[in-house]
Amino acid sequence: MGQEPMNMMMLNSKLYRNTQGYLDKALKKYDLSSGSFRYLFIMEENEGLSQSRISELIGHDKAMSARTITRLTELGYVVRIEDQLDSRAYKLYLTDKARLILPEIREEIKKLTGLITADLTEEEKEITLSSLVKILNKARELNT
Amino acid sequence: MGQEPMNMMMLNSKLYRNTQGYLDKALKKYDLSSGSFRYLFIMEENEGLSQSRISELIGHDKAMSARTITRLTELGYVVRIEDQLDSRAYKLYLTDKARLILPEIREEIKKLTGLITADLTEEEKEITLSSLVKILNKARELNT
DNA sequence: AGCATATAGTTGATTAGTCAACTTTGTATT
DNA sequence: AATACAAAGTTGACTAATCAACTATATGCT
Repeated sequence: MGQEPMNMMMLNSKLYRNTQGYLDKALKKYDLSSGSFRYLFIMEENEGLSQSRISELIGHDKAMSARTITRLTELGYVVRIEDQLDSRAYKLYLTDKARLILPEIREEIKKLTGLITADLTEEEKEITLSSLVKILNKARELNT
Repeated sequence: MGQEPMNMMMLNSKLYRNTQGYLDKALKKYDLSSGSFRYLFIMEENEGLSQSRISELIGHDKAMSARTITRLTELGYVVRIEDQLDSRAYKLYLTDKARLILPEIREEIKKLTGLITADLTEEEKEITLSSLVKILNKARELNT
């Protein structure tokens, strides 16, 4: 097997696509995807978020969030309630159907994270995680 | 600014999209993108590769490679020569136009890599890089 | 009050990428 | 030599994501 010289960004893009594909398969039985499940996690911890706020938190643009949330409501995982104080906005809430499956999904994520980091020591995991946070902060600066 | 708890995969996906967007802008003046420039790098070091071989090396499926390479030939960066020994296959070669811009592109990549890793020590960079390689190898196993 | 500007959300166009079906050609087996 | 199977490349359908344009409502300023 040949190799191209690896730098941080090539690694990142390969890793992204590999894990995304796996997650999509694992979440298919809930009709969720690697992109959509995180909305549920965030709504679980924050009742009544608006779409624009959740877009910020997830790091998607508002168009993506609108489409994802529409899909999640169609699937019965999320309800949109009109905001009494701002008639442009929705407040987002999880349904019981969503709360029921969230623990299973969390397990799937934990399982995948465990699988791909199996060859790392605890120290390597910590350093990698904190380095990625630093890198991400720099990367975000680029796009502003 | 609120934060969701970060795990490896969420970081990775955010990082992927942030760096991709930046690179796309940086490479736009060559009509290249974050996905296509790597084909040029690989062809530079490997004369006469087939599309299926380059797909393996890059980690894209052959459909993606076919489309990308078609575009690169339209742009005049790559030529497809029919393989004398296997009439199904092409052999791929860089043009002079491509060789001319490759050093500049390499600089762009180096610049971006430098920017996003600016807050890391040398040790952190090394550990992060080698950990990501380990993670990627595990992730690849998942999809086979 | 009236106007300008900002914000919430939606929609359409475009891009990167994957998967599956297909055509053509090569390889292996009998 | 015939048949079967594998491999190279293309095409079409689909998903995730972004950007830009738009509508409707809020907010701030004079």
